[in-house]
Amino acid sequence: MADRARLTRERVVGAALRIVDGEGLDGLSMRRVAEELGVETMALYRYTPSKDDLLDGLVERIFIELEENLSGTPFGAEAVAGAGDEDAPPWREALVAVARAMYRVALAHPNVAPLLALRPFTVPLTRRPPAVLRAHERLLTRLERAGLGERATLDIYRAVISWVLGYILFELREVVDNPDEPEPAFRMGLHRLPVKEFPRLRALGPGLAVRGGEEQLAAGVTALVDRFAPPT
Amino acid sequence: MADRARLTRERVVGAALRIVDGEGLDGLSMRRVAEELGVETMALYRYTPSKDDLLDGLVERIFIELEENLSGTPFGAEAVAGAGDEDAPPWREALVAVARAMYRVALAHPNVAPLLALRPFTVPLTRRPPAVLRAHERLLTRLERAGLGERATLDIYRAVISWVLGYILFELREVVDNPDEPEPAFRMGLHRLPVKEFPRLRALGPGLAVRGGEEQLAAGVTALVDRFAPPT
DNA sequence: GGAGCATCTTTACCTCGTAAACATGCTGTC
DNA sequence: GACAGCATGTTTACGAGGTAAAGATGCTCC
Repeated sequence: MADRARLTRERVVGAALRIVDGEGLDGLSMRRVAEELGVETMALYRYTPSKDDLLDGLVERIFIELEENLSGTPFGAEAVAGAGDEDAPPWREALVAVARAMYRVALAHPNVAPLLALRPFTVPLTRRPPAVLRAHERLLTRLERAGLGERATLDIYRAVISWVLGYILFELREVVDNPDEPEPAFRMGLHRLPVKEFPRLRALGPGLAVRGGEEQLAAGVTALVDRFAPPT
Repeated sequence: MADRARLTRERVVGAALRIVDGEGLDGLSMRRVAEELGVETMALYRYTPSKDDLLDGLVERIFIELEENLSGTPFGAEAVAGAGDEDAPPWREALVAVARAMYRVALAHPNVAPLLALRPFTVPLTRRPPAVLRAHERLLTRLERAGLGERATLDIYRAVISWVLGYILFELREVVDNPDEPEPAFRMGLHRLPVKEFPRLRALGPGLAVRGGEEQLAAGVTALVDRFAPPT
């Protein structure tokens, strides 16, 4: 990991991301990041004012990956940036596409996902990383372009973000109790649940461990949008 | 805070909850809890094996409050526990009622809410606190009682939990940048956003800080349920 | 060639979680 | 009533982690 190349914020965040991806959030410490870069701990502080800031750097990375995933598609930022083209894709499709992309990016970095939920508790909206703000701005722009009123815009904005976030968190929740066990039910530790008290949990068993996947996510987005969009 | 009464797990968790409610999650340390109870730090370890366990204790408290909120109403556990009564309330109403109750309880302890999202990443499903498992069991029971197939049961289970969780997190995200500022826009720090880059965020401004409230939460639940329930 | 700055290192402090050994007083037994 | 044994809380101590402050080192530009 020692690299004679100069330190940069990118490299620091990159090292942090590698560590979190590989060892989980608990494995992330300033000392560990420094080691990964072959540098003394305090050197990092020239590129990030604090560990909290570094965490935001991780979140930003996720959103940058999101942008990369969408750019080039008809749902990328350009489609928004370009003046009010009439040939912009239908906004519902765009919302679904963004939700799907977010899902993929988050599942690609499952250990970072908790931060998507956590950081907003600490960091006020207007202080969130630029890439995050850009995502919000794009979403709002699309809704406004669609001719939705302010009320509907805010409702759908809230609904879509809530749904995507909650869905991702739910998909990533831990269900494996004993990783060495091949039998799904034992693997989940279902035998630990008293049958008397938890018959359904046991009956549904491994079905609880199955992911919903992108399709269900998409279905939810459209259901919510249809509910909160005005009944044109 | 020194209290000559004997220590118990309830008292330890209770003290932790007071601290988190009052000072935030960051204010919670084993030493601080001990101080709150007028006791030495290590005394706590006779009642909780670790701080992580204590965090789960906080989550459990939330779910116990949830149960208290619902008990007595037609949506409480009894309605589920009683054998297949035909007079059980319509299951959709029950889901909405549970969602609303969860919302109220979570907003009553905003500082604990992050744990609702976080703990499941660490604690495997079958090791979650009993009150949490009971909530899952009740939900699954209701869906099964409604005659939904396994597939629909799992889909709705996932959808409702995801939505409620995501919605709560979204409602509780920080939007205040400068608490001392009375003017809403400045209070949010909107002036910090470049107009060129973030016109919508600025235009919608304080509308972004407005809560969706219980009604929107309920609307989302029904929208999702209708979408994922079979088209009877 | 030397002043001055950017970059990284050294030291050190404080907070935390928690292991291990210890003190203390109550319980129940004979 | 004395004492063994245990439950309850305390003392001490270690190691990990975030980060402040001052120091070393070498490159840039006059």
